[in-house]
Amino acid sequence: MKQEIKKNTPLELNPNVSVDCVIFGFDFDKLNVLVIDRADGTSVPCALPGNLIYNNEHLDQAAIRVLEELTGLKNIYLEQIGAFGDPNRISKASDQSWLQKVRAQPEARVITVAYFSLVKMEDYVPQASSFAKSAAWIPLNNIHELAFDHMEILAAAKRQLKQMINIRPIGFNLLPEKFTLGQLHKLYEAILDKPMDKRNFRRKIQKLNLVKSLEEKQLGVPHKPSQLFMFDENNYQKLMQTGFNNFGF
Amino acid sequence: MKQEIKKNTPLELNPNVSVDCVIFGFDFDKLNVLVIDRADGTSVPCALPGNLIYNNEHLDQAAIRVLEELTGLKNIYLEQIGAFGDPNRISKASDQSWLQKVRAQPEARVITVAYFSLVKMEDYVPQASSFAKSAAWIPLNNIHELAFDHMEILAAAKRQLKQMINIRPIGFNLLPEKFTLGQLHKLYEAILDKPMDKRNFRRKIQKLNLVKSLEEKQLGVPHKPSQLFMFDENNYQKLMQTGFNNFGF
DNA sequence: ATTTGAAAGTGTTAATTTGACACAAAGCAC
DNA sequence: GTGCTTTGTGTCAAATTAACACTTTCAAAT
Repeated sequence: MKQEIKKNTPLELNPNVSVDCVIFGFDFDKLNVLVIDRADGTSVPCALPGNLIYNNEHLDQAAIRVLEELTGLKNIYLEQIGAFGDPNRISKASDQSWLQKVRAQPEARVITVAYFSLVKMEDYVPQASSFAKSAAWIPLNNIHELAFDHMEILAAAKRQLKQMINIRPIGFNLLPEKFTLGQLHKLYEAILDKPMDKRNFRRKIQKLNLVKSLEEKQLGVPHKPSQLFMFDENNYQKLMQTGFNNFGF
Repeated sequence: MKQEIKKNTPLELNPNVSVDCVIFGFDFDKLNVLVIDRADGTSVPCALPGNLIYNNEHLDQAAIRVLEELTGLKNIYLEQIGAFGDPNRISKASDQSWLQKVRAQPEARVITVAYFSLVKMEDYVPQASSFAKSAAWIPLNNIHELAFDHMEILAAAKRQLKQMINIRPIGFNLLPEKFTLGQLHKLYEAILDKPMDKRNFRRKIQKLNLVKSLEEKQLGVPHKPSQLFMFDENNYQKLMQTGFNNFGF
């Protein structure tokens, strides 16, 4: 485990620190997560997009870079979840043999720093990159096995998302620019994982003044078309400046 | 820092990952933080207790160990704040020259994982260890300079403490077993950094059933003696089991 | 043309919670 | 006993929450 650490060398991977990203998307019905397939013929569980950092790179920057390299997603705002540092977090046989192939020092002890983000699924149609075989959206509730300790990371991401949405109305990142209150309602139910009364939800969300109604309705839906709404960035900024911090339900 | 605990793998420091601890205490008036003095004759700013991790050690465990080595505090429950990974987080000249003395590879890039905890000040009377010159309680509001990026870490710890107390009644960790409602009240004001109405505070805290009144009063105070209270662990557990999650003010 | 299915949209009421506010009681020190 | 300091207590108006059901509008199927 000897290392030649040269700080000024530009692109040198740090063998001890990686980043992993939990990217949530919403398909108007349930939450999905972006995972990459490490398949190599044998069946090996999927993983969260992640990789080692460079030595001269900010952690946050590394997460952005790695995410782009593995999925093509650019300029995503990532929020840190935390560090995962069990010395045995890479102990499954399938993980170790996979690492043999892709890493210079597969035996090094790696701690990982996890990030999460919320993206509009419409903005991203998965497409393979050079490194991973493919990235794909998988419904959160169908994910039962992942590489390394990624199930743990995913659980932490869910917890944090649930908590965060009561503090900042981050949910809007998961919806297209124009959305209906019904979609927003379903999103909150998906994140908080509990049913919520429709009328009470609407009343509350409208009183916050975070959405502005457009002069436009849904088209082509086989039922009464909904009014369309947009997130009101201006009012959000104003609210935050007054120290407001409870968007909770 | 002299331990002969050898497992199969020899104890080897990981040059790239450290842990730092923010330990809060409450002196019935304001919050304090435990810092270690790195003084070496020249004047060098204090630091949070922290050090490199061992390669075969869980991050959480490393934080517990380092805290004990540097301050003597044992068996403290530490909660993770997050990872700090600016590649230039160790750029001040005073920090670098200090590292020359205490580290084998002072030029390595180090990311740090920060933890925080709340302790009863009565439980801990600072006493020097072999490594640091001394550890001391410093009023939070008097801390204006720290080594490395420790001011940033401290700010994050404050934010997290403020947030956390609305989700779990962690404040009780900062008080002695028996305390008065006045003390608890002051604690909340210190953490949330805002004045709170006395009667409303008492009403709310009592309705939560988290404190049970003892048949005992303060002695020797030069004013009307207060009823003493204890944290009601039982009711807390019950509340948590029903999924309760709002202890907020 | 009519029916059907599916989601949108809408208001009231009772219960609970919040915020604002002021004064008497109890102990110690002098 | 006077003065100082902190404890301890209740009410009311305003705001917020939770519970609850039916009509409207469209497309698709018949």
